[in-house]
Amino acid sequence: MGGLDRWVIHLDMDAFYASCEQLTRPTLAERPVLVGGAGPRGVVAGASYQARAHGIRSAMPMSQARRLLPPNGVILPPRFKLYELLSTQVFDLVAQYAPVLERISLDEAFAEPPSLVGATSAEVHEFGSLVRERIRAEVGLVASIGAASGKQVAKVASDQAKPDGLLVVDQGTERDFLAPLPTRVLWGIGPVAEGKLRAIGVRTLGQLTALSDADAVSTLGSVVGRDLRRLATGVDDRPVSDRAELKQVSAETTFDRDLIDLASLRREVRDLAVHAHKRLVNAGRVARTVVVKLRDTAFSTVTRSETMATPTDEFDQLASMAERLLIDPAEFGGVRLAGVAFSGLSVPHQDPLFTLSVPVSEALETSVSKAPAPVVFSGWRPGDDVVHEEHGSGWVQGAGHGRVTVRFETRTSGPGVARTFTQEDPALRRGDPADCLS
DNA sequence: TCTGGGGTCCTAGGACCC
DNA sequence: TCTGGGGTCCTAGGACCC
Repeated sequence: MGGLDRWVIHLDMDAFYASCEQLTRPTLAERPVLVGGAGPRGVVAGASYQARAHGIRSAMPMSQARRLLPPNGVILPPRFKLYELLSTQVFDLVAQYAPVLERISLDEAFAEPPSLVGATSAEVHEFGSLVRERIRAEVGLVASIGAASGKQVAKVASDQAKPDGLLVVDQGTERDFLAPLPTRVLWGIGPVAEGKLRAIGVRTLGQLTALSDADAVSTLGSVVGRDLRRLATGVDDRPVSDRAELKQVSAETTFDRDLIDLASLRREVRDLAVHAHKRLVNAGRVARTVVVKLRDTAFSTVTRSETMATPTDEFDQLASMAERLLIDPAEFGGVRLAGVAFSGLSVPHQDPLFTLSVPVSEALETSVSKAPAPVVFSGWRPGDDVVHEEHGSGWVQGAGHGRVTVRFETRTSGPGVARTFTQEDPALRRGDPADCLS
C-alpha cells in the first residue's frame, strides 16, 4: 500500500441537545437539564453534565430520571429545529477544512482534512484545538475530537476524550491503544455481541484480536465477526464518504396507554402514515414497500409488509395499504407502539414530456393539505418558545391554573427575568426556535 | 410510572425463474 | 424415479447506532 499517512477526525458534540438548550436559555447554563418526552413512557434523549452527575444517562426511562433529578433540574421537550440550525453552523465551519464530511447524526461526523495528509501528531493536535476553539467561539458549543489513522480508532478516541477534550492517537500505536479497552467500546459491538464474547472469555479488544478468524466468525457471524476482529487490531482503511441514499422513511409512536381496539389503532396508523408520507415527499422520493410495526404489552415487536409493483407517493394508496396490514388488537393483545415505514425508495421517474414544473414548496403544500387540519392551540406548556410584543423572545418556564410564566432571554441576552401572564394574554405569541439564537 | 424515535445493515427461509 | 443448482426478490426478525 504505502502512500502518505492519512488522518481521520471524529467530531462529537458534548451533551448536544442539552447544551443547545443551555446556550439559548442562559438561566439553565449551570443547571441539570433533561431533554426528552415527559409522558409516562418517555425516555431521556439528552442530559447535561450537571444532570449526569446525579447518575442520569441518555436512554434512561424518564420516570427513573425524574427521581434522580435534583429540585433545580429542568425537563424540556426536544426542539429539533434548533438542534438542526446549530448542527449546520458547526458542520459548515468544519467543512471549511474538509470538503468531504460523513455526518452520522446531528452531533457527530467524520472528516478527512486534506491539509492533514502526512501531518505529524503535533500538527493534528494543533488542528483539533483550532477547530474546537472556533466552534466554542463562533457557535458557543463544546465539541470533543478524536483523531487517528482510521474511523474506528478516531471514534473511540473522541469517546475517551470526553468531556471537552481532544485525543490524537499516534500512528502505529492503534493496536496498543485499543487492546486494554472493553469490547463494548467498538462501534458495532452492542449488548448481545458483548455477551457472546464474554461467554467465550473475551472481555477486551486485545483478547478479541487474539481470537482465530474461525472463532470470531462462529461467535459474531461471518460478516460482522471478520470485520470487527480486524478493526480491533486498529486496521481500518474505510473511506470517509457522504452517507448513502436514504433507504426508508418512517414514523412511530408509543402510546401512553396500550390500545385495545381496532378503530383507534386504525386512526393512529392513519396519523403515522401522514407523518411518514410528509417525510417521503420532503425527501422527493417514491416508495414501493409499506411496513407496519406493532409492539405488544410484553415489548415484543411484529412487522407486516407488502410490496407494490410500482412505487408511489400517493397518500391514499400508501395509507390504505398500511391499514390493510394491521392486526386486530383483539387477537394481538394490547398495542404499546405502532409504526409505519415506507421503504424501497427511489427517485420518481420523470418523463420529460410530462414533467411538472411545480416548485417543491408548492408540491409539499399540496400534499400536506390532504392531511388532517393542524392541531389547535391548546395552551402553553413548559419549554414552549414565546414572543411577547414588548419583552421579546423567551420560553415557558411553568404553566397552570390559567397562568403562564415566561423567562425572557436568548443566546446573547444573559440570564433573563421571568414574568407571569394569564394563559390567554393576547400579547403572547408562539415563538420559533430560531428566535432564541439571536 | 421500565424500556423513545429515527435510521442502517445482516440473516434466513420460501417463492419463483431459468 | 428419490430429488440440480444458481440467482433474485420478498418477508420477518433482530442487532446496532445516535
